[in-house]
Amino acid sequence: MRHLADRMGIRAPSLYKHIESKEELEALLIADAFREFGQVFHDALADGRRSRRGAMRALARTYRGWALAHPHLYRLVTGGRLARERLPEGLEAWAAEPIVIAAGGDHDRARAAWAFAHGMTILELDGRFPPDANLDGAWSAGIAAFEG
Amino acid sequence: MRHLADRMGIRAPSLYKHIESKEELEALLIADAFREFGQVFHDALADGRRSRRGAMRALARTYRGWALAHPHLYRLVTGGRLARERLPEGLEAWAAEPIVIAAGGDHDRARAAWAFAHGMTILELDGRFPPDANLDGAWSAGIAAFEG
DNA sequence: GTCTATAGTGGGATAGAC
DNA sequence: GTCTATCCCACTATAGAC
Repeated sequence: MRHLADRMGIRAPSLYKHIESKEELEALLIADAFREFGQVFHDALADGRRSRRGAMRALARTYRGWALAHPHLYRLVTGGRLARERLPEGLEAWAAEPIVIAAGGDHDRARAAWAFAHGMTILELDGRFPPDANLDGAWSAGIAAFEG
Repeated sequence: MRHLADRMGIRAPSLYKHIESKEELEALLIADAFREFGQVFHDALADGRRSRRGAMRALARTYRGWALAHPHLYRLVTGGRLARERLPEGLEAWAAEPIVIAAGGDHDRARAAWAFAHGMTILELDGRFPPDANLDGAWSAGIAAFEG
């Protein structure tokens, strides 16, 4: 909260005239992130269907790109417990919809594909792969597995 | 450190007569975890090769089971930066070896399969799947994708 | 190898003046 | 809507007596 206030050019206690708690602030940031990510994710699905490379590949590229462009926000959105009671109803499901569509409506396959993408992403952000690992290759291997 | 000392029936500062820092203690716990997990993971590979259900399925079952049985240790081992310089050389690679073997020596496929397993596991531990999600089904879908 | 006492840091949050 | 002053908490770690 102090770092945020510094960035805004005010003192930390002043933040509490605008938001009720750190948790509420985080929920607002998460909702914004779902809206922004959901939009690019839906756009990627539309693009992927038009090209010959497939929807899964387009979604994976967009997922990874968004996460690497907003690493702290990605961790905030995907790490730890999600305060769903503070989010607009249906927002999370809407943001996730493209992967369900790409999985042909199979929720099990969609969840497996999401787990793969999240695993790749968080392991990359945490620097858990060896320095010589070919991450593009690993992404391609996983995409191929879920396209089949 | 205080909780640990409580459990041991001593005061927190006394811990520092045995270990140099929290980071060293964590590295010792992580090394132990790699040894224990690596053993059951290698055993699972051997079992999986003898049965008709395939090595990937046996490894996935063991991976998930170990993580759910030791959730805090799993988070310690897989979350955040790994202090590799404090670990015995080769230990991490030895623990991971079964998945590389099951992937036919293809490191890209092995990393993709690990990312899937880690993603499923950490999302389950964090309660990120909907309450009505069929996690066994999602695991099966992912295993099928990586067996193919 | 244990203890008490304490240093030092950093975090979220409130009270009350302006 | 901002400020200063402050509270309270949790945490890692050290100093020094026994």
